Amino acid sequence: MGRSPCCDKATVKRGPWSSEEDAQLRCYIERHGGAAGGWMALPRKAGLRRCGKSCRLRWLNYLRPGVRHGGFSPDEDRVICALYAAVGSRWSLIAAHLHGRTDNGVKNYWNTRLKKRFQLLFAGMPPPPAVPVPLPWTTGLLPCGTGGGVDDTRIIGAGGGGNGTDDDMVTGRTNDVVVVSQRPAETSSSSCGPAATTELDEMFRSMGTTGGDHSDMCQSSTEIETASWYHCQYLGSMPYMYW
DNA sequence: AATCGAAGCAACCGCTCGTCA
DNA sequence: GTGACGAGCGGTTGCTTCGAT
Repeated sequence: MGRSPCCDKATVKRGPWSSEEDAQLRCYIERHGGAAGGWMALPRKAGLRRCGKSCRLRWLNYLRPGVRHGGFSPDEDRVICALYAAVGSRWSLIAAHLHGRTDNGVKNYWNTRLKKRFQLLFAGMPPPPAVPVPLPWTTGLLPCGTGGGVDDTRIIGAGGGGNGTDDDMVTGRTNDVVVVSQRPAETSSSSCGPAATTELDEMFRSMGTTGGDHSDMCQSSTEIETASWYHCQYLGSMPYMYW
């Protein structure tokens, strides 16, 4: 007993969207403030011969205001790679931290460009785990003070140009992970502490959130030791080896 | 100028999850 | 508690574009 199809493939149109269809969809959504009544009912109400799923995808990935295409910045590259190392192929989660990017766009960008660079970079290392390693600080962030020649932290994306543009939205905050990269020892002078906290404060401020008390985000060395060093290798070394 | 392969991207497919009756 | 249904997500496919030969 198979699953019933979401729509009748014989009657719905498939393939590339025409400008007329785009206009119809945009008009309907703008007029009703979204997919009123659900995506499944939208095509009929909007007079489109499309599957509801197709309409949703078209809107989210292409028509939705603010969606950006192409031209990924180095900061965005960093965030994508770091978050991929942290959470795996959870594209919607990754895209949520790149202003104006869609999960589909990030996924395509990864598959066509970044993956190759990622693989090249870690050619001599064992492959990343198929399932993300459960980290003890998943409610916080990657701890600072990890060994192996790195002894400082840096929030990925919080630095960079620092000109306050949209590209600076590429912070490391996620629903369950805040990503911090490791800085090589020779380039830093302090360990986890005020500097990192200041960056966090700045990050949360720029995002319009208080961030609350994140003093607990710097884990103890004991907790760090229990974490996967392997994971830290991926998260920690990449931004510096690569960019 | 024609052909071919690689790259990039939009769209589709099928599964899982969440909600609700 | 359970089944139906819609929404969301990630993997995959296929079309288009572009560069090399």
